[in-house]
Amino acid sequence: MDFKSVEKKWRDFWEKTKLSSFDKGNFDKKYYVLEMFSYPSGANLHLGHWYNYALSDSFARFKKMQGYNVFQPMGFDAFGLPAENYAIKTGIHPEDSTKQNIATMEVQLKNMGAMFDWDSELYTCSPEYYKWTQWLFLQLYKHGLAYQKQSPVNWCPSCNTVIANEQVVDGKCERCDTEIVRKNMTQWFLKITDYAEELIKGLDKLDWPEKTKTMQRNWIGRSEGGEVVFPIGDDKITVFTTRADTLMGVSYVVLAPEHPLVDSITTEDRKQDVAAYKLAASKASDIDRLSTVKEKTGVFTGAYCTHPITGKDIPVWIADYCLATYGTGAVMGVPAHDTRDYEFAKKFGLPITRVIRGKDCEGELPFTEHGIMVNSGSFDGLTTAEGKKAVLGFLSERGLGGVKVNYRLRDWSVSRQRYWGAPIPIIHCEHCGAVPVPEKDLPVRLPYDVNFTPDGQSPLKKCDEFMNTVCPKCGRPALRDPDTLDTFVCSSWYYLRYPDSKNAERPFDPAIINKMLPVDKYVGGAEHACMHLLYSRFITKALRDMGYLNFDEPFTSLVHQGLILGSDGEKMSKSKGNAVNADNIIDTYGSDALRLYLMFGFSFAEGGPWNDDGIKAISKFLDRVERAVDTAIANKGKDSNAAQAKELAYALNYCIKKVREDMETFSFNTAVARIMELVNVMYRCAESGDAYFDTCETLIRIMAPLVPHFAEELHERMGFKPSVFSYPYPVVDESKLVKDEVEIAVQINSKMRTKIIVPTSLDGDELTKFVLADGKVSPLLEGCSVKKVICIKGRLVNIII
RNA sequence: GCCCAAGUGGCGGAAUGGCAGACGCAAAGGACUUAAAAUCCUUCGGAGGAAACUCCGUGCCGGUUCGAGUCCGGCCUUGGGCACCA
Repeated sequence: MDFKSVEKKWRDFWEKTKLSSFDKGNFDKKYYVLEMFSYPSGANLHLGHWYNYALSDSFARFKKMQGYNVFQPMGFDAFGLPAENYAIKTGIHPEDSTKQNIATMEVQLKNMGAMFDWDSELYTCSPEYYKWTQWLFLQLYKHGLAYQKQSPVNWCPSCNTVIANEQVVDGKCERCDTEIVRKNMTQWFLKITDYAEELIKGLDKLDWPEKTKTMQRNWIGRSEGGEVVFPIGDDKITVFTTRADTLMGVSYVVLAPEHPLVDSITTEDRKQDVAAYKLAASKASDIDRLSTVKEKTGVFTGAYCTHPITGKDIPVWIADYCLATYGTGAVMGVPAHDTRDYEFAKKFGLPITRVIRGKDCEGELPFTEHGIMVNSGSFDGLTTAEGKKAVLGFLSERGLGGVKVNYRLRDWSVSRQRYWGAPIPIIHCEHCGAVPVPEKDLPVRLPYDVNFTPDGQSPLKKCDEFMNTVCPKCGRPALRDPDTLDTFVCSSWYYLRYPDSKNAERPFDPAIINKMLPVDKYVGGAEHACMHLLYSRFITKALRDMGYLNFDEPFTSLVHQGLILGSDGEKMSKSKGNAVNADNIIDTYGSDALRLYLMFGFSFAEGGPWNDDGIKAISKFLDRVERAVDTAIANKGKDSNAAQAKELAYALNYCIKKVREDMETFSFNTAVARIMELVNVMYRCAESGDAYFDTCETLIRIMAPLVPHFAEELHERMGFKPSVFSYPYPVVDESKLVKDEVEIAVQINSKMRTKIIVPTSLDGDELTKFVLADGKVSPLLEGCSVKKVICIKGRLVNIII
């Protein structure tokens, strides 16, 4: 088949007949299939795009043939760091390079032959889109979900700029090799933590991979415990603990080096050591700081706080194993019952007091299991569970603590000191403070002529034209916020924009999206498990609470695609020279062959190494199907061979049943295997006249979503009116799958001995009798007494002797 | 380091706790052909055996079970994430 002209022919046909457009007047059987939109990076689509988009498209076409009104939009996540870095390097403006990249990718995506609804396309970098990203930020602000606070950033003292984590290599700046320090800056945060509880609870009802849900649960990190207050002068140190029952064993308190109290409590003679330690800590990453193998470090502040129960003096230390971002940024040190505290106390010679013992024996220190309280005065004898309640109850009565649930989840930092993003729609006025830009003034446009070479300031800060404005409240001169929004903000709501993407009046029409959403099937990489996917859930819930939506979750069902590696098993990259060019493949084998190979050669969620022989084989398989179609045309009108017709009917219906199940779960590789099995049977039954033709007709419809151009062509060649996608997806006839006999395995003492054929109808005692009397089985049992027989219908019989 | 996965023939990969290796590639043999390609057919985890068949085998070590690739505990290796790459 001349796939080049065939593919062009059918793409034109689909475009003319509007195959991929969504019927906006009909939500009854809507099906919203969404693939994570892509970043317009390089020039060409790579195999990863094909793997995600083409295979999801096959799923979408499968849904369409099942009678769904399918909505499958496409767009670009167009703001971000790479375009800006590219601009710093080459001088090409991010807007220009991004637009160029988008134009290239659009052409290629259109040539993919996917059912994308191009009328709904969006780019996050267009003012028509980011206007509403800014609107979203303002709504969050108005509802108390956006606030400013000081927060550390990676700072390169040589480039004089903020550096992304990705650009920090071994604690040094990727560009100039200077050691990175952390520096506090005032930044905007979104209060995702307000939704921590609901974000955990909501996971239960989602059809998402279990591992993704587990990752989100752990990321949010709910832990039940309590707060304990250690007074210090007129101030107080509050710690969070999950082991209040060990409170009587506290021998020191540790503050994070960044804790706000550190400077005020440090005694004169300790100031130098503390300052040096703080500097060192500012250079270590959280990952290093939390390492459990690294030797513990810390310094004494010279200060003492008061134990809330005993009133004794407790030394206050700072140590980098305590993070400012977790809990209260302070921990109580109980060396006898916590591994890290134990190491710390050993190293610095702090007292280690046992206050918990095991139920049956004392237990070696550090004893981190639950047990019975000892050395704890009136609490002695209580179990860990009872002790936690009692201690926190005691503290609560005295205003020194109480029960508390803590989350590991932190608020979402959204300020970026960069150019290529959506400007934060806030005006800073000397008199009125941070004032939101009035909605009528949106979008706050990103200026084109900006110097974005790094020199210590946000690029926008150097653009007077942008910065200088008037305060919307008091009318006096004021400055705009010089930062842009994290691109994750742009991508946290794009799925809401698609169904009504040209709406100039509002971000979305609730009447439409309440019917279109949630997304029925969302497909994208697992690397987004804890960020994009969590942010989107948060934004959906926040908008719901503001009254803009009536659903709780954006993505009902989620599937991750794996990664396609180079044929050497390594990640594809230009520098490794193992990248496979999708264009060359399509040119040689056609886009349908590429799709089918990507389906067949990998487990969708796993991905794997590319193999040139694999696509050759698939290409040959398509030729084999084409020959079967020609055989079918030759067979038409001839009498059927009854035996072959029966075999074909069984094979066909088995195939329909399995392919339907497999397509539903994105098990494309096994779906294709079942189709190959059917084709193999057809080759054995090539002389069966009309039965062969009918089987082949159905085969082509089964295959249509997987190889759309190829199937349209053969479907037409067989004499059917296009489009094949206007036909319903084949339905299984269960009656053709009923068999009288089945082969089962016979085990003796759980070892495979033989296989026998038994009537399908037999079960339980009847089956046991049948098997024991079988001519092949009975000789194996001679002289043995049967103790027990385990029957698994249709599978095996295990005889225990 | 922490969280989450994965590890099955020469290779890609299949297997609701129930016949390990479906389907395919590669390889070998055969048919067709002057020949090659294409196509069609057969074999194809390892060891032993003429064969029937037997034994071993799903990263490693243990456990649960009549039965474990699958469940549990402990390791090893690889991959993803760790909050400013998206």
